[in-house]
Amino acid sequence: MTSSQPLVDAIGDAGYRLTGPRRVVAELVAARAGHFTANDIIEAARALHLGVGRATIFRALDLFTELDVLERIDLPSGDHAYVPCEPQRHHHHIVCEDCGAVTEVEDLGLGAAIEQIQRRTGWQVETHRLELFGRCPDCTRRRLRGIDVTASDET
Amino acid sequence: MTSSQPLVDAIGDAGYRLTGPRRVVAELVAARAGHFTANDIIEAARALHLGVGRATIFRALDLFTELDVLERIDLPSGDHAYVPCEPQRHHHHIVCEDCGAVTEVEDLGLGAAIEQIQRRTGWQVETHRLELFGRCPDCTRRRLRGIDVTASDET
DNA sequence: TTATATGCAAACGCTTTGCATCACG
DNA sequence: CGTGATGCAAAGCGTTTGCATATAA
Repeated sequence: MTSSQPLVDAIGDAGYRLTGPRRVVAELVAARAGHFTANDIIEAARALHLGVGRATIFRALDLFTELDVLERIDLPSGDHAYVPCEPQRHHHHIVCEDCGAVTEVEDLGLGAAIEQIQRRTGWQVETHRLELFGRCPDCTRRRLRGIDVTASDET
Repeated sequence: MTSSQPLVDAIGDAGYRLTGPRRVVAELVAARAGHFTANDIIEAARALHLGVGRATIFRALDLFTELDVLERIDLPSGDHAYVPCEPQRHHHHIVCEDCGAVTEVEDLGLGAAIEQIQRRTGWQVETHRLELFGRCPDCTRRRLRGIDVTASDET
């Protein structure tokens, strides 16, 4: 995601008001490369003196999530984060632990695995949540070359 | 889980002190049928006038989690909960949305799916988190018989 | 014009921490 | 005994809410 257009469009398409603050949040979200927390956006807004309040940012993020252009995920740390994503089809995310980049992956056999789980356990699976954490191709390469930006994920 | 023994044992085996408050938390956890929140335990402790402080309960739950006899999961709502679980082998949980029961499932082909994801995307997957939500056999049966405890998941 | 959205600040719920005291081993 | 564990209360976060005001449609 590079443009805030999809986010802005989603608001209009759903019949919500296209307000200044919402455009601002859409911009800030679009400017992110990968996942981000609500606080990232709040700080960015404050640093740029955009005059958008915390509450409004939370409300906008909620709205985007409801419109399926954003998804709320749980990091291994237990923290909540958001990732931009295409609406429509079912998918999951891989989050890069080095640079924070995110990519979407489709089902890839998970459906079959769940079928099997149901058959073997007698449980009915309604929803599932799969989150993958690892390294994007760039960061993998960087590691292999021994350049190693950061050992893990501290600032 | 019906006995607090495994929890208590885990403490001793790991060389931590087997204190009164920790035994209490172990009891309260063992008394739970499925998942529970830290708050559930805190309230239970208070209701029974067991004189165990909040902080101690959080510390005990952390300890159990560290010892792999408890696992912290994220509910679809985004809330944090704990589920009792066997240590050792890698596994996932299915949480019953009706009664809160939990069962463990082994890998079941997920490994292969991840292999494939890596091959197709070029990303390196380090860890993953899969949480399944649905209905246990009992609650499934109950629904089929039309007794229908709750229509969906409202109170 | 009028319902919707905003900003602020206060309230909230969950979790952690500082610190003096307590008790397991 | 001595160190690790506890309880309390206060602090810390992230997030939500009430309400008067501003604004998109």
